[in-house]
Amino acid sequence: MSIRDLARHLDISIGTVSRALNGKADVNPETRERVLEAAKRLGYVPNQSGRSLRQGTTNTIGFMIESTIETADAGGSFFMPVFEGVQSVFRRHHLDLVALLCGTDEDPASYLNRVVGRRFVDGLIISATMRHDPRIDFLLERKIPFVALGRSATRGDYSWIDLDFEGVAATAVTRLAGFGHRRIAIGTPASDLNLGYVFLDGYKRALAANGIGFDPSLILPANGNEEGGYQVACRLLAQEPMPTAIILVNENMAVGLYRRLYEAGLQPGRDIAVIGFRESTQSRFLSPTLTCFRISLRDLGIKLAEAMLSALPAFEGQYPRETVELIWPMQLVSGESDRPGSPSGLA
Amino acid sequence: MSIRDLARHLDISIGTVSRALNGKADVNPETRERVLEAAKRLGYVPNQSGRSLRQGTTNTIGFMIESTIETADAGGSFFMPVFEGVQSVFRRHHLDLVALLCGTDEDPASYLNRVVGRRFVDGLIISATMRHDPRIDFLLERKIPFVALGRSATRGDYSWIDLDFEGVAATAVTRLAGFGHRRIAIGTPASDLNLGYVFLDGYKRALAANGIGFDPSLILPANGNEEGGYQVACRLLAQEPMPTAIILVNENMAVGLYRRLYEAGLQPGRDIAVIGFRESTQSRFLSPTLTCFRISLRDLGIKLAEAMLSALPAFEGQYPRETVELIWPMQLVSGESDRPGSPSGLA
DNA sequence: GTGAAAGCGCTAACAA
DNA sequence: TTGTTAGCGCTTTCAC
Repeated sequence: MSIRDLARHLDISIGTVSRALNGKADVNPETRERVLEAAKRLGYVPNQSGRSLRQGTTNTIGFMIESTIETADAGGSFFMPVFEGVQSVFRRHHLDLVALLCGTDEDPASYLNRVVGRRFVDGLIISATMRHDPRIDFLLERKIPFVALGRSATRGDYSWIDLDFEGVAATAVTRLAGFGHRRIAIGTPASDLNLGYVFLDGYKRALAANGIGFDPSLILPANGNEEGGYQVACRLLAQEPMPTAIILVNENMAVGLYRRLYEAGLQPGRDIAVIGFRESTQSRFLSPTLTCFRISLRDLGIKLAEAMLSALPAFEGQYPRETVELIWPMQLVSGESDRPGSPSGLA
Repeated sequence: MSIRDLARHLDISIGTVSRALNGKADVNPETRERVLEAAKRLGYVPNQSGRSLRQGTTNTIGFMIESTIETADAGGSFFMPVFEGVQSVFRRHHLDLVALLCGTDEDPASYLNRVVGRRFVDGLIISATMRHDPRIDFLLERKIPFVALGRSATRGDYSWIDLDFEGVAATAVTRLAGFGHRRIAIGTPASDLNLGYVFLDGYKRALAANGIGFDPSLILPANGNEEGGYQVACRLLAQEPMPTAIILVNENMAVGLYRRLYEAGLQPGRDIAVIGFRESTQSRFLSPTLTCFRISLRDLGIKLAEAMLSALPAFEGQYPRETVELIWPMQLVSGESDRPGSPSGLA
């Protein structure tokens, strides 16, 4: 069922059918009615390849996520709500969102090259930005509209939105210092992810602001998943003297950390102060409740979508060209894990 | 940079360039070499719309996931490893996988209609099958190659792969009955998801096989997330007498259930027997350890991909046409949560 | 307000 | 072995 079939069926030219379907002004209202009715009845949907070839746009935005060891199990729970937010904006503009899954065994840069070269999407959202990220250079050079979820040391005129890692670090360190802690460890990503550097910087500055010296041995790199959190706890327990507090920069670590602490007979809040990263469905059900940071991932997705639209030439009218550089605030959710109190449930 | 530009640059015809790039036999090795070299050097990648329009295929497979309340946070951790497996197979055949995200506010059927009508993908993998699933009828009618992740009461000649819910039910019930339990509750999905029906059937049969009467009040429907698990626990606690065992059919429920039990001063394994569903990174770190079922999601993805290839006419040579109807086994992982023993950590 | 026709980038059939 | 050309489905200009 092509536009030609539809035109033949209605006994009018395919040009008129096209104009009717695309809401052009110069078409008889009666004719338009007939066309729309027939299209609906016959289930006609325009072939995207045909449209794309002609118009040079696909009306599709790609959201590239890599399924690395970091994101394989865990990342999904982060991205899904973000997608949902992105999509709620795109739908209003008849844009479709597809998740582009770069597999573990494929080079992100060459994957990107293929996707872009094929003209598969009109724009891209990239995530898991690296400190030095060749994807950014590539996209800038090819003049592909894109937005980065995450900052990078790679400079240029592009929009990015990132979580407020330094704010989290500052708030957490200051809070713990206020409770009297001096040996505050951090669990950071083991990879070259830019967020690790940003978080570390914030941590160092916050230490200084609170008059606490920096001790490199308190930095505990690990994978950003439950297993990594477990390992962080192991390394904590091995230190002499043991740090009295730990801040995590990944939401999945807390579960593993808790587990290891329990195995050692230690309780968060009583024996060691724990501040987790993002509040998640998991963390909400930990005992004792986890002190962590709240963020609306859906709203983040909405902002990402708007930044994307501002980068798309086709939407210049509705979303004026603008470079967004936004640090997304996170809000402290006070729990029982970082100070003595009345932990629930567990004896 | 189109094929025309490339041809002009090399001063040969675009037909020859096309053949060289597509590995056709009838092209001078020397010419091919020149073409490939130039294409690489100039960063030429064929425009997918042009190819698709001409060939009628897109070399892209869509994996449709709905971001419902069930999957919003939780589903990601299930799907990511599956994607990874699917992709590992597709890559060998130069197929790309895209995740098609049907938003909460969009009707899955009309979303599907749009995707299919536009000829966006050559084939589809659908998930979260409903007991009566209009998507299946639609795809069968339009003769779109597809594979369903999940069974459905909707019949027809199509491939599906599903988890072994009845096997899980049988194993869990039999195991609990062996430990002496008679009042065994189940936490099932609140929606019309087909897996709920399959699981319930298996549960009933297993009860009968173990000489236990069926009591409808032991069926506790809830959302398949942590919150749902919490609610299941609340309803358990409210029953008089309280069931002595609970089987969950969703991996995310266990965390919330544990939480509520702790709040009530009850411990899995000691005060109530708990069998979770899928072993996950979360569940692995619960205390006491959760008795649950292991599955390789990556292998599941590989099988899905192979079933998809068997449904694609273009791959008839390598993957003969075949209808796969496969129930994927899950393997019991014995933990401390379903019987008295030596629970770790918690007093 | 409508029809005719060009052409987006590509592949495949055919001609040379 | 290579060049030429038709045409995939669509939108858009240009006549009418």
